[in-house]
Amino acid sequence: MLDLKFIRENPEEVKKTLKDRGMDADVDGLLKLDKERRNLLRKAEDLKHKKNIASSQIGKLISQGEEPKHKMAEMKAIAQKIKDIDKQVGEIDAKTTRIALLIPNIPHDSVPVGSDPEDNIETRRWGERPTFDFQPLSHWDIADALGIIDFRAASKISGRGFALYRGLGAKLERALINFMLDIHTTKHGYTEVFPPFMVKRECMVGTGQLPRLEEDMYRCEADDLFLIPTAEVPITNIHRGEILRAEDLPIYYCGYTACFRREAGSYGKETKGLVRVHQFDKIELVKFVKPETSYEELESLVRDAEEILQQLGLHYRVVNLCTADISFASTKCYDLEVWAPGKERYLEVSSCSNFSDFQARRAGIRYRPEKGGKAEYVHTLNGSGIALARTVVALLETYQEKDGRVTIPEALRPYMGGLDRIDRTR
RNA sequence: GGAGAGGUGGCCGAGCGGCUGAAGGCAGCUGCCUGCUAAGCAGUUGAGGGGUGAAUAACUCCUCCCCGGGUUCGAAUCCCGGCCUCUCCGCCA
Repeated sequence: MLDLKFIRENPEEVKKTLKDRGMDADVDGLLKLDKERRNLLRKAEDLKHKKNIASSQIGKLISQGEEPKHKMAEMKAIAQKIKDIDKQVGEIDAKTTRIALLIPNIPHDSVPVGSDPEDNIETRRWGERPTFDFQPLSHWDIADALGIIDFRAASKISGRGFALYRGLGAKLERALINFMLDIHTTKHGYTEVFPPFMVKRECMVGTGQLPRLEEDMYRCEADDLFLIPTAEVPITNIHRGEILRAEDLPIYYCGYTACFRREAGSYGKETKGLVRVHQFDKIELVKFVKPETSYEELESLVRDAEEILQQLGLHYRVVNLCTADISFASTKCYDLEVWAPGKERYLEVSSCSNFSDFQARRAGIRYRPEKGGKAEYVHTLNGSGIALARTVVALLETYQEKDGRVTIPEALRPYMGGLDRIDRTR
């Protein structure tokens, strides 16, 4: 959520943002409500001031043995009036925040203005597209032939959009998780956390998934808990409602979780294979930083995620997303897209974003600057480091061999018990 | 699931109808003092919002003692509902 004062003082910038992002929200309505609210507030405050003075006078008179009945009756009437005005203010407040929660963050100057993914800017590439002296297969054919992923069993168990890994497929998944976590914890300085996979509604509001995306979330109605769509939610909320110490910043967390997404409205897209599934594994990187450092921190976050792909020897590109494509809460966002030879296209495996103070304001995460003084909102960032399912797609398709087996990249072998190839699993 | 206890400022912790935005301690800040230890002395320090204002200066007002209602002229303090935490019992991977 943006600062209401900021919206009040910069309505044009907010409207420009909405336009650049191809979104809409009733900014003028918000400003009108805000004005109305302040008028009422002034009235209520005057009355409260009067009431406070009278109450203490009454207190004194009573202690002197008098009973100012007249005054008490008068105050009773004023108290009622105050209640009425406060109620109106409450209603306006609710309307105001309803609108404010739907206003997205202001993009950074370095974000290209654009209306669709065509306007995203590729900032760099790493590696090269692998070449084959045979027709490369898609990951589901490879996985099926090797018996390492059983989509049929998964859909019998849970319906479409799920995968069941078996044998070396399951081990590969586990190996990737450990491999990634080890790099981030030992080399990049992140603290590993293993958070709950279900969270309260207020957490989802805090990170910005709600109220906009309730449709996309799995919800356990009896307890009003949500299955997390990303570890960003529980990890960012670790410090919800806290004032952090300046010397503790920056704070880096990484964590593995499963992620759950309903993918409502995307039926018919990517129905086959691992590219779009309702449950997938992901390593997430989350940072809490001082405002003045957040854009440097974004760059290093991207590099931390990139290292995973580099060590796995997978060709990828980094894309600076345009205004239409960056997420609601972010000011700037880089996607990492890995090359999938079987599909002959790039797949998004990481989205690294700076949220500035947007999530921090919603979630109440502040810090006290060294020089003392007022607590300020921290900046939060996060990025996948990286998403597993699509990485498995790229891995299988990149390292497939003519005989159907798959070579295991060097860096991963220690995690696969020294194995250098995936052979057929029975 | 059953029975209790509790949620107060950055932290700990008193208060249990008006004198409390809140004692005391710790931490922080500012002076002073001291050439010995993360010592001593004094002062100071909560958050959000409104108004006046060029002001992130100053002044002033309102609100906030988990959240939401209620009682009362007046509530951190009493009553009701909710959320959360802890202890004991039960159940259980």
